[in-house]
Amino acid sequence: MRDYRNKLPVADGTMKEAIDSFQTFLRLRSLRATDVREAIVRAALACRGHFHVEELATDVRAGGFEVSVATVYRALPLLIEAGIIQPTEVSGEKRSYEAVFGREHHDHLICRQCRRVVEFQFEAFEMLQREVAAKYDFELVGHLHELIGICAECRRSSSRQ
Amino acid sequence: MRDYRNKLPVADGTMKEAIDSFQTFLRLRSLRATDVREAIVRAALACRGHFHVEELATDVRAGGFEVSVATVYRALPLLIEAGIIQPTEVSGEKRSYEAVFGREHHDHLICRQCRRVVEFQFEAFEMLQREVAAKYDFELVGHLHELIGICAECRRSSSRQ
DNA sequence: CTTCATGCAAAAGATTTGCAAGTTC
DNA sequence: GAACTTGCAAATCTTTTGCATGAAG
Repeated sequence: MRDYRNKLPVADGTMKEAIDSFQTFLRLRSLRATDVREAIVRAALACRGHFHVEELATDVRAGGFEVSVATVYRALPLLIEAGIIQPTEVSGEKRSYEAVFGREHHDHLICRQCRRVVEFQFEAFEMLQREVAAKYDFELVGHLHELIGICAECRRSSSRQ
Repeated sequence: MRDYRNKLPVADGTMKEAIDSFQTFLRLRSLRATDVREAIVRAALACRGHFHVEELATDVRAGGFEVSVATVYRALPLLIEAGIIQPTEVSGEKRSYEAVFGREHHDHLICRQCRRVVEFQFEAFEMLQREVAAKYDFELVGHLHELIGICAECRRSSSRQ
């Protein structure tokens, strides 16, 4: 019984590009391009929004590949380094990840009550971040930016009580 | 053998205010103001920078209070809700916290290699964040903002190889 | 045919929980 | 005295690791 609500149809072109890019990454490191690793990349890219390790393993299996969690755990750092996924911490929650390959950069606005996640883009943030990094003489490689709030709906339902 | 490098002398006034504020919080919830909880608050406030649960427990003991980790774990959500501390995730690291009571708000710039943390303040970020929240009709209650980079020193040492 | 990948089960860590005994209000 | 806290140990959950076997280059 798989839940397709959080699955995303990925354009063939993008998928191929991602797999290619991942295989190149593996070759450069003298690592093996295996079916299981490819299946993990596919499953990760097909995820809409954030996913946990266990969910990723389940998705890979739903795609017809046997895989142990250990293998998924071992693959994660590779996918991250290859730029396929990114860790996305949400304070006080289980560790989660999201696909980034071929997607536009965005940050998150999270409702503390219902956990709904809104993605937003705001170039001004990026510019300011580069400024801050430059000021302290850091080479910027990434960032984690999450706004925590209470969405309109949750505000309404809690004031109703 | 306690390491004082990461300890911070806290002004008596601030400490008293924090304890008072915490006790008020407890009373409002019909929870008990115990010595152990007060000791945990004191230890947390005395921490400079980020700390892990185990370190907090050690500090409480160093202050002369016996405490089990279980109790510290049980106290953490209270300290967070009372606004004494805040969770501060660093991607791929152990969960950590930092004291916020009576301190100026800041965000973090973290070196991916040496893990050094630089705190920065930039009012422009706060303004933009309020704008984003307003745009999506969220009531903003907090945020997590970390820039990940490589500091000048680490860049120098890695280019040397 | 060498090196790397995988599954499994065990290990290691982190966090939570049930319960009996002790405290706070 | 009732309700809440605590320590302890056990239970859970997450992530890592050793080792024997199987696959990739």
